[in-house]
Amino acid sequence: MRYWLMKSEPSTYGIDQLAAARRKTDHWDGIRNYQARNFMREMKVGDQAFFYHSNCAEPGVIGIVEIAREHYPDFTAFDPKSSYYDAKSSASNPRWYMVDVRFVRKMKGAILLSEIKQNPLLKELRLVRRGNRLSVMPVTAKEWKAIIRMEKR
DNA sequence: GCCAACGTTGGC
DNA sequence: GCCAACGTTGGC
Repeated sequence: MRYWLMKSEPSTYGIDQLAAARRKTDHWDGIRNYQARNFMREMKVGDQAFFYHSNCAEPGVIGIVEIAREHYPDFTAFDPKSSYYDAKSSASNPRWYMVDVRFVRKMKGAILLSEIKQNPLLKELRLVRRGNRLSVMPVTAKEWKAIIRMEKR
């Protein structure tokens, strides 16, 4: 079982939308970065991931999700009307993939990026490494525990 | 809204 | 294969 961190802009898709989805499960579409895509292809059912709110007033880890379905073609790439459309991706030769995630729980309070940056145990977390804009990234078991321990009581 | 740090594209 | 131009991400 592996751990991950997945970013989403709450104005586009926040954790409450996932919690309200049918079976609390939804597909994670729109990944258009090869490194992020490759990480998604490594995900297995049952892996856990932090749901991270990015590009907002208080960026941070807002909850936990689990992988409910392993990677399959991102169909939004086939839809010319989608903002995620990519003419170079086709059903017969897909370039982009998505996974399904299931809502597990929200944190008692967001674990803010500003707090994560101050934790010496999280110095190596890709999220806080210089210039890292990956929207899907692996998290080690130690980092996972360190973030969980920062949860408010 | 600004802008640094990237990733991608395309001419050559 | 190089690299300038451009687009995007995302914190602030």
